Amino acid sequence: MARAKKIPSTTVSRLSVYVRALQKLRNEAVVTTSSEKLAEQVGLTAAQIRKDLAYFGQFGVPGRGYYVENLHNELAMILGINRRWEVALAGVGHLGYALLAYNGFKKQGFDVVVAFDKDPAKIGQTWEGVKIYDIAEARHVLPECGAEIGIIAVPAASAQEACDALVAGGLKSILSFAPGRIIVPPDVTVKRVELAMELEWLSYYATNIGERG
Amino acid sequence: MARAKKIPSTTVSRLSVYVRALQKLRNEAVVTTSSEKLAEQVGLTAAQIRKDLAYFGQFGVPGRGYYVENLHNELAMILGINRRWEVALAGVGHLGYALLAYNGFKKQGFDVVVAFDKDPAKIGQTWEGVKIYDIAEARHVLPECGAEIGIIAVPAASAQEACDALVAGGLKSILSFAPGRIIVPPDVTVKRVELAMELEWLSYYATNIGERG
DNA sequence: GGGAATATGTGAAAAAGTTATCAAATAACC
DNA sequence: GGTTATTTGATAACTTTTTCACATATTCCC
Repeated sequence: MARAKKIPSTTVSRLSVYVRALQKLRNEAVVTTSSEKLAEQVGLTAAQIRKDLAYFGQFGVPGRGYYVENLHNELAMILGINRRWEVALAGVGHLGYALLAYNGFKKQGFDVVVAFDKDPAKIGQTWEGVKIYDIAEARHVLPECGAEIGIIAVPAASAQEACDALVAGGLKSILSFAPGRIIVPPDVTVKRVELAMELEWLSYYATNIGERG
Repeated sequence: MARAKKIPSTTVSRLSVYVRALQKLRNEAVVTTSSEKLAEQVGLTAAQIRKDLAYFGQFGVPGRGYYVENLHNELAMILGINRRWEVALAGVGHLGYALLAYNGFKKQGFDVVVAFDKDPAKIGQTWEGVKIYDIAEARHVLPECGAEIGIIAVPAASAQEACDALVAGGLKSILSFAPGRIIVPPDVTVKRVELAMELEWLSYYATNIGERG
């Protein structure tokens, strides 16, 4: 992989959007598409799409466009989703359970294979086919189960502790639903999703009508 | 509100971060802080924070910094979160139920007051104190219950239908957890959170180690 | 009250990201 | 096989966002 330039994080996010759009086209047995049509489909500009793809190589055919299946495969490979990922879940409260049972993850190749919690009443149980361990055991359990991605769905107050446990177990990629900053070693990537924050964003635009471009 | 310039969406998102940080400081009875200290706390640069605040006015005291409580109140007012918001939820599956039971929303002043679903087995029931109506009834139910923000937690295939129903009920601000684009009238704001997409982002960085700035 | 220290707010510079433009490449058609 | 119509990929122009740097304002202390 001889890519030199660093890729904007916004481009990576849009890659997911393209993959989703291409999946849809493939299901509809569409063979080719174009940056113009894709742009229309996902609500971006054609130039944006071509620019994004250009970071990674040349996938199109001038005069013709892109072969749906080919481009889908290429992008899936770039994103690293042409495989199955095993996921560890920390926190089996309401949100954690919802994530455990969420079909959208499995459909995209992300499989929760192990869960952790602090609650003795939950430890040892099996939910949705996933066994729940004591979070304190993560450092021992994780290396044996192959999970590479962690999801933190514990209350903010326990988030750092949960994260430390996952990192101690060897995870380097973590998706956190807990509000607030989490400190991790430099080789660990944390992506945060703060649900209340998304609502606050809406609140802002609802309060200040018309401020949006 | 005599703001002329339009505010970057990234700035609005960071406002939420600042509010959260200030809440924490307030709980710790800290009276003043500075852009430098806040920056350290949230993991941004001091200049960034000052620039963000500058869009909205002058809140600091040169030589002293910011009064925690004052700045918190100002930002909460700007974000429109110095009040209670009533929220309508579409889709009471696993994810929907988790959101219904999620404390983080209520703590920040977002209260789910009504829910909708298509499943006859759920319609008419009351979960977590919230009554579930037929989504088809949204246009009649919503105007009576005062909800201003909608959350879509239905499968992708029903997302457009659910959104249409919420919009028909008068909602202008919608948070969608469904993958894919949703078409709405221009005066309706949709914020999307795609959980699988966040994992794909992690997958990318896990696959292409060291590509991150 | 005056002087030193501190931290803001802002304008200018730099960096990053997006959009527009166009030459080059390919396909479709006659 | 040559001509026309498409559509890419790349470069350039533009816009937005972030960082830098410093004059200005305020506090604190003597």
